[in-house]
Amino acid sequence: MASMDTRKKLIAAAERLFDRHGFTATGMDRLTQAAGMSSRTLYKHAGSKTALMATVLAEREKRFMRRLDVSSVDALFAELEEWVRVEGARGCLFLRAHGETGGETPEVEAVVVAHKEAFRERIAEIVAADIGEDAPALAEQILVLYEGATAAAIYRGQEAVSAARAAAAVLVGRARP
Amino acid sequence: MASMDTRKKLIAAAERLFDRHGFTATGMDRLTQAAGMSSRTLYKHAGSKTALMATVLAEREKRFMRRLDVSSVDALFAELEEWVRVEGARGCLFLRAHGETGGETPEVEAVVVAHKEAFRERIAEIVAADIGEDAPALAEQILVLYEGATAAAIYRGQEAVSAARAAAAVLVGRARP
DNA sequence: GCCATTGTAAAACGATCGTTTTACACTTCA
DNA sequence: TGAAGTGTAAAACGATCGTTTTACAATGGC
Repeated sequence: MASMDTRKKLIAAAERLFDRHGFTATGMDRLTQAAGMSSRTLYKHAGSKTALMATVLAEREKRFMRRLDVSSVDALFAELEEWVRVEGARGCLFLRAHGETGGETPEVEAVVVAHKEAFRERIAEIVAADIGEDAPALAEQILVLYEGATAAAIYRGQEAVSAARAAAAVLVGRARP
Repeated sequence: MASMDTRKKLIAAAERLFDRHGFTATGMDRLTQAAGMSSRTLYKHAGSKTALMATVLAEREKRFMRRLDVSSVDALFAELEEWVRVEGARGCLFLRAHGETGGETPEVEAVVVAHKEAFRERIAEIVAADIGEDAPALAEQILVLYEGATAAAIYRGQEAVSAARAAAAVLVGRARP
């Protein structure tokens, strides 16, 4: 089925442009060109620009969450190092979408909120698996370190991730019975 | 001089709209209305939208840096708590500007880079003042915690700042001779 | 062999973008 | 008194926005 290739090409091109140049700054003509398809085909698959944004974020959520299938905090940050190495560091695309839309676009906002909630729960699970018990306060600290590494890596690169990883090791070590 | 009031009103209105709705999504007509002036006056003072963005960021940098006039890491996060309480949490406006423009607008990029470098140096000074010696690795961790608190507060609120503050206390305590 | 389906190329839609212009009113100080 | 400066209101600029339409070609399953 060629429509699956078309859809994949479209989402990949859209994610790349949204991530590298911003959502609002990326025009649909630029998108059709990058995706190698006519605007008619693009709109048949995407529906609208807003829907495309939501779809891109939903697909990214899957790809991101797949990376979070770990059972220790150190492995969590090792995965983030890998992510930054492979994809570069341009900040959390979900928070960027939230910021660009002012949180006023329901289709986008729903995906962002769902992602952040799933992300938070996954962090709590990883922390619990690592130290052998629930530790909500520690989980919140690890979440902050993760967000901080993601944001700071924009201008500090891998050094930010390494620092977060080292700090997390100290905090987890202290909490382990 | 009335032009100073006009300028202040313009920058205040622009900062508010850019922060709440995003830079690109904020149109100039919306700005003229919010600032209570004609587009002719606005352009006489601002020059262009890009220049206005750079000016807004430069003014925010001053206001932000004034808040960082502290000599302990705990006071640093206490100030951030106050900032979030007063101004709310919509993420770092500098990183958001960088993201929306893809880092491709030199006027904006210059202010962002200058701010982040000044911010990093100030953190290093505060950490050094706190523990009595230079500690670049610890400073990087505190910077990551600060960025993380700023980002996570968007969806976690003050809890993110409290967590960052607690984590920072542990890391600084460990480093203190 | 035919008719959905799925695609392309390109013009055109009205709306809105950032910006400039036109025309006019109010100060303020020489 | 009058010129310079600073402001407003509103129309208009060309460009670009997201989206739809028109006209037509290639494909593949019944």
